[in-house]
Amino acid sequence: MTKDNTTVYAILGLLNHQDLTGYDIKKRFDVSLGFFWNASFGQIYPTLKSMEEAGLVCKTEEEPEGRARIVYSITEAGKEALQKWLMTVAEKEYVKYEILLKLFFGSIVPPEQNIKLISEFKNRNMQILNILQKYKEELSKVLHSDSDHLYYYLTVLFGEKIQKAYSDWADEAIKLLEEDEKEFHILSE
Amino acid sequence: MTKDNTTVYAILGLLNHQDLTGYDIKKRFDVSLGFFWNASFGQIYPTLKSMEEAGLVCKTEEEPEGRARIVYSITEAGKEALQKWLMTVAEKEYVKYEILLKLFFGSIVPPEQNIKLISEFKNRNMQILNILQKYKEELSKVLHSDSDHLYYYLTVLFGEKIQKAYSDWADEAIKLLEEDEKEFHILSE
DNA sequence: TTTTTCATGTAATCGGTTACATGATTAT
DNA sequence: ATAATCATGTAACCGATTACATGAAAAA
Repeated sequence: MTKDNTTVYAILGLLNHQDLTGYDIKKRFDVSLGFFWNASFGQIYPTLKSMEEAGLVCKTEEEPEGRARIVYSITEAGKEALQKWLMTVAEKEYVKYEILLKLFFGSIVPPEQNIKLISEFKNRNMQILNILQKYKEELSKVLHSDSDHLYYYLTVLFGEKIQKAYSDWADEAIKLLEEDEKEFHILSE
Repeated sequence: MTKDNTTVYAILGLLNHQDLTGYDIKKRFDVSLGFFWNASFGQIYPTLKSMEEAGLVCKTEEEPEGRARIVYSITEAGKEALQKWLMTVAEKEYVKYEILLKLFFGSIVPPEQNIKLISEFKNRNMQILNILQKYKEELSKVLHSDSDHLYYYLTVLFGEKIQKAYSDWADEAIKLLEEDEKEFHILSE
């Protein structure tokens, strides 16, 4: 079991709150951690298996009259591992922006293409900003009802700031490209 | 040869400008594309090999009296592939923020630890902001001397906006955590 | 003379996605 | 009746990193 697989700690963090099935965990990744972390079923199930082997979690197979499911719980060793991880500095953020790669080489395609690229980027991200702002509003109402809420709020605040920066940039970038296009037209008249 | 490996297009974009060795390409990734894309030697050399097999690039082995090196050039097929890729919409940006993962679970460690986490994040990113702002200044001086410069400028502008958003967030987050800490002290008196 | 930079490559491994297989339960 | 959701898992593959091996040339 690799000690430095961050997804292990993400799962531990979720299980520290409550017992969950692999399917539940996937859902949490999608809806709560989605904008800064994610994981697929093909990663979650094998990881849970190796975490169990390492003694970080234990499983309870529920087989009632209804649907069979495997519920995972965090162990004492798991709690210790999580705590220890939380006390270390965070790894450098990992980002890959295909849009910037395309823009970096943008001079060889028509400026309208690059404007289109940025517009699509903006539209997509404005939708995310909308969702984040709704989350933020809801959270600010219950900020003191639970010690976790402030921390959830901080992550949502981060998302909001970033999405706003995306939007600002997109507007400015499009403006600069449009100005450049105009100059080109004047020169070629 | 996989068609959708984005790193292939990153390399094509660089070679479209000028012939380069694998070593040169690595350097470009590190210094010019570093804050939005990257690649390791272990990825670049095998990729170049498969790109050559696919006819996207061709190599010239230079073996003068000096140091032996393999220089790669883009082919017509490579130029077409690059152009085609540039005309399609960009993939969603891929991000992984370990710091947000840690903060999301932050309620189980002392608030000072989370403040430390955010401070380290801010310091690290302020240095990057500094470098980006120097790039930006240099670029703005030569914005119209080359059709590429505006596009380079746009990517640097993006970096600047994001780094500023990081910094803003860090300040606000630390403030909120410090306020929360104070409230806790009042309650526990 | 010693260190850094230039230069190419491979092997092992990791972290992760996609597609597939299977099937029960619940909502429409 | 049908679609969506719940639920678990595997196999193939991909994109990428790390560590290793090797060695010449240039700069300190």
